[in-house]
Amino acid sequence: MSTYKDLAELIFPDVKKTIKDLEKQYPPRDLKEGAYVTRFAPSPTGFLHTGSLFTALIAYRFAKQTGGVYFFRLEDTDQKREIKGTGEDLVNQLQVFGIKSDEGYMGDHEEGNYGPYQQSKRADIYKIVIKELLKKGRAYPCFCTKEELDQLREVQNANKVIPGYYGEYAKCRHYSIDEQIALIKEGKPYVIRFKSKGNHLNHVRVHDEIRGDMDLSENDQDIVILKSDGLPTYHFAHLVDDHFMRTNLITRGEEWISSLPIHIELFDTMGWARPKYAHLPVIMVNDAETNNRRKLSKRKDKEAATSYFLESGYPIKGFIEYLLTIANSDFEAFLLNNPKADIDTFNLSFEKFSLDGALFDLPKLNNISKEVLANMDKKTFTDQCLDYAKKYNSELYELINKDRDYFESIINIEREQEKPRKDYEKFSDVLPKILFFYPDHYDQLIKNELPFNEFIKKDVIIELLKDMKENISLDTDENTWFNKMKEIGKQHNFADDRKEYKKNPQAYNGWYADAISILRIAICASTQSPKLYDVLKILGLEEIRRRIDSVVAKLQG
RNA sequence: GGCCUGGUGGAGAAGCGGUCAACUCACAUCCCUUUCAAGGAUGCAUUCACGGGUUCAAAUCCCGUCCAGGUCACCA
Repeated sequence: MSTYKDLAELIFPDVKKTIKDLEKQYPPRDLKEGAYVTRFAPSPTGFLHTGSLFTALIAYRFAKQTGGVYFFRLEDTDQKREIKGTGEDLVNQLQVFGIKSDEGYMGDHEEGNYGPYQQSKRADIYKIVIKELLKKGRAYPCFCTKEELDQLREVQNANKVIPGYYGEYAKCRHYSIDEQIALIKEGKPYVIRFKSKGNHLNHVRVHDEIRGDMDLSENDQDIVILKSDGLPTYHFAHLVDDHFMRTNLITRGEEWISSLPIHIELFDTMGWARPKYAHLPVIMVNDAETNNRRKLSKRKDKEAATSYFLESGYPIKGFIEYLLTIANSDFEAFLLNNPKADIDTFNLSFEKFSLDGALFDLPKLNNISKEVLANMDKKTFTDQCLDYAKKYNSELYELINKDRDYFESIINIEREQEKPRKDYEKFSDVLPKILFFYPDHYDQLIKNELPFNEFIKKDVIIELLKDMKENISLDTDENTWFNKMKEIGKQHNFADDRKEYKKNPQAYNGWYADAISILRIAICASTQSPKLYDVLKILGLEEIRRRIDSVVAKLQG
């Protein structure tokens, strides 16, 4: 008669270390009461998903605000789905959004005393734990093939019983140790399953930090913990890694709620303290076809990739603020009440999390982003705009670099004041709006049809512009300048009083707004611009006269 | 289908048994204005998915129904 120990030795003859050794190697962290150890643990299967960034952000902030530790762990146990290089990308992209790990997998190296932080490098650790489970008779080898498992599921479905590998259906669980040993010696491939003692008719009460107490059915599935490739499944890796990395707050998407009973049973049978759990709502989007909400989809939604927001030129702070708005409903109020405050001083709370996933709302993001851009000082704005342009907009990049001071004076119009101008939603809006400031581009722009009011005679426009050219002065303050323009307009029969004009429009060529508009079009090649006075100041008298001449020539030509 | 989790205006939401259901965004109208971006004012849920109960009183408590999402892998 063989024993569990014999089985364990047969399967893992080389494993000499024990759980005790691991406990010594990875001691509890010396942190102050209430400090959270959190982690972000993605699989290297693609770009950084917006939902992942959200999850990472929450984990990061809870660690930071409690004086804890936030680390990055790479869950690369699924070799089939892995895409080379994406692990490193994930780390870098997170950093772009300001999420920097205290320890963990860093892309090209690792930092910290609780590693390795790459699951594929932790095989030995998992085996130590499994060997002890084997010895205790709480794990066993399963020789069932994929086909057998499929068939089992079919039968179960047909008989309307709960599908899965459990109880009487767990064929390999009922082999004697000798039978198991014989099969292994035969060379039959196998996985290791956990032997559950649960009964799904019983309930476990589990506390979720966000959702409160949940009553869930006990797990009774003999889940596989070690795959045939020698790597653990998620459930087992979560148990071992988060225990020995001393994670005490698990933040993850709500799709994990249904496997919570498995994790609970695992922690309980090991006699390890259960970590706290916070299951986060998932960011949703409205599906145009079904008109139902669904998770942001990698394939269907451009907003699913965080890179989309970078390419579009959203400022990082704006994007993060939007995410925090979704996370905690009182964040917006905080922003409103403390417009100057550093957003890092805002503390996330579990109570303020909403339970169902927010619909991704681009208009809201735009609004927040616009606010953020408007409130940046010119230096910050220029730095970040340059960052953006360097990667995504070479024309803009060259323009800024050619003369940074000039660029700064342009984007500084009506900036750095109580109610700053809000005309940029994202950095990609900048180029088209400032192009006309640059003489070369201006010359290109006026080759197009200029949008003068068609009811005003060409001759009137020409004469007005000539007069303005001769008499314009920028030495005065805005008010004086403006009155002067009005006066010039009046001499060309543009009413200097709105009401007067409204009473008898036929008697005039237009009113002063029309006159100013003609100047604006001549200078900016557009009916719209920031404050004309500021624009003129930046361009300087010489350039203004040159522009007027060009336009007059064009009109006469 | 079983089991879990949700459901307050177009979106995010506050509210946790007691006057008109906060606030932000969007939208609409008006005002202001040399254009635009803004700014100011007002409007936008006669009602909190629906039906029933409990109560003097319910968005708030209870029951049922419906709807939506999640999950039932050697994926995470």
